[in-house]
Amino acid sequence: MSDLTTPRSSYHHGDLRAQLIAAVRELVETHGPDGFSVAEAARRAGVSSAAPYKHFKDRPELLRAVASEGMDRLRDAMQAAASRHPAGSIAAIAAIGQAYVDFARSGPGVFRLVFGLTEGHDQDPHLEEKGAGCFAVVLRAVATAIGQPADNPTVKSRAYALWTCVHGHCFLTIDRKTKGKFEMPDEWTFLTEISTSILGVSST
Amino acid sequence: MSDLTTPRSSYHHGDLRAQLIAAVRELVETHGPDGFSVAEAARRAGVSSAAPYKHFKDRPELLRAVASEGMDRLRDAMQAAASRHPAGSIAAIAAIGQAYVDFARSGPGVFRLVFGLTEGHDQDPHLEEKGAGCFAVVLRAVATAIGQPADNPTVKSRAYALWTCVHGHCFLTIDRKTKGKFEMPDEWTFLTEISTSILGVSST
DNA sequence: CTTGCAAAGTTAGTGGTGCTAACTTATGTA
DNA sequence: TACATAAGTTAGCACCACTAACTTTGCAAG
Repeated sequence: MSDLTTPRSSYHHGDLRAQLIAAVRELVETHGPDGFSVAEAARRAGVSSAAPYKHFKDRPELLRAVASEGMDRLRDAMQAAASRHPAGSIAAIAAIGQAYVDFARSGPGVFRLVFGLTEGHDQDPHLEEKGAGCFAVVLRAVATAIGQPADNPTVKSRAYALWTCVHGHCFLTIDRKTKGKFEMPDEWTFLTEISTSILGVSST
Repeated sequence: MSDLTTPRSSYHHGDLRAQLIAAVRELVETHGPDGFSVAEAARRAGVSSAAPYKHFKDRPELLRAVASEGMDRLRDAMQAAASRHPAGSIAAIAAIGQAYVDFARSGPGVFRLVFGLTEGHDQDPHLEEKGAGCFAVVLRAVATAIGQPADNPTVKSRAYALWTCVHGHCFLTIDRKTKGKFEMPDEWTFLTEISTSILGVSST
C-alpha cells in the first residue's frame, strides 16, 4: 500500500481510484458499510472531498467497485482451495466452503458489500457476471462429484443447497447470531458433514 | 394504522413511539435500511425532527426497536407454522423454515434489520433473548424429531445446520443473488429435502 | 516548441441528516 | 390549585453527498 501520510508530489494523484478503493476497504471493515463515508475515504487518500466524484459517479458506484474487487478475490480463493484437493472430492467441496467462510470472516465488511443489496447492485451486469463466476466454481466441483454435466438440474440444485448452508453460516457468524445458541466445535467437520449429507455421498 | 395526514388535535401526540416504529417499518421496506432517516420517519408521523429523540436515544435504538418487534412476529409465525403439523414431523420442520422464508420475503428490510449487525445489536441482552426464543422453536422441533432432549449436542448441531440453509436461502433470495444462477422449482420441496437430508430421516 | 484540450484536481456552496440545548405546553398527582 | 415531569417545539452545530465553477497538469497535434 502506498504512503497516505506524506503529501503527494504532483497536483495529479496518479493512483487515486485504487487508493480510494483501498481506503474504503479499511473503513468498511472498521466502521461497517453504513459508518463509511466518501468524505472520510477522500481524507485518507489525501485529497479533497470532491475528488472521488471524478472517478465514481456516486457513493454506491464506489461501493460497487469495492464489491467487484472483493468478488475477484473470493473467486480466486475458492478456485485455489478447490485445486488443492482431488477434483470432485468431498474435501474439495468442503475446501471451497472453507475459503468462502474465511473470506467472510477475514473481511466481513466487504463480504456484506458483496452479498448485500447495495444500491444498483442487482442491475449491474458486470457484477452479475462475477457472481456467476463464483457460483461456477461450486458448480464445477459438484458436477465432478456426482458425475453429471454442470448444467444438470440436480447439480444446480445440490450446488445451491450447499451454497445456502455456507452462506447462512457466514452471515450468522459475522453478525454474531450464534452467541449463546450454538458454538460450533469444528468448522471443517461441519463443512464436510453438510457436503456429504447434501451430495448424498458417503466418502471420497 | 392511524391517519398520518390530518393534524393531531392535541400538543401531545399520545402514540408517537408506536407510530414511529410503523413509519420506520415502511421506510425500511421501501428505501432499504440505509435509505431510511429518522427525520423522514418523524415527518411521516407528523412531528418535528427532534421529537423521536424523546422516545429513542439515537437512530440505532429506533432501529433496534423495529428489529425487536420483528423478532416477535417471526417467533410467532414459526411457532404457529410448527403447530399446524404433527410435532417433530419433517413437515413441521419444513413449515418452520417456510415461515422464516415468508417472513424474509414479505419484509426484507425488517429481516435485514433483525439479522444484520445494526449498531449495538450484539450487546443488547433483550434482543439476544428474543433471538434465543426464535432458535428455541427450531430446537424443540428438531429435538422431538430425533427423540433427544433440546440441549443434546446433536440436536443443537442439526438445528444449526438447518438454520444456516434456510437463513442463507433467505439472504440469497432477498438480495437477488440467484438471478441467472439457479431458479428454484419448488421451495417447499427444497425445504423438505434439506430437512430430511440434514436430519437423516427418510420419512414422516 | 507551442498551443490547446481533456483529465483530474481544487474551493465554495446547497440541502439533508443525526443529535443537542433551551424553551414551551400539557398532564397527572399531592 | 401548584408543580414536576413527560413530550412536544425551534434553533443550531457538525457532518455528509453531491454539484458547479474554477485551476492545474499532462499529452498530443500542428
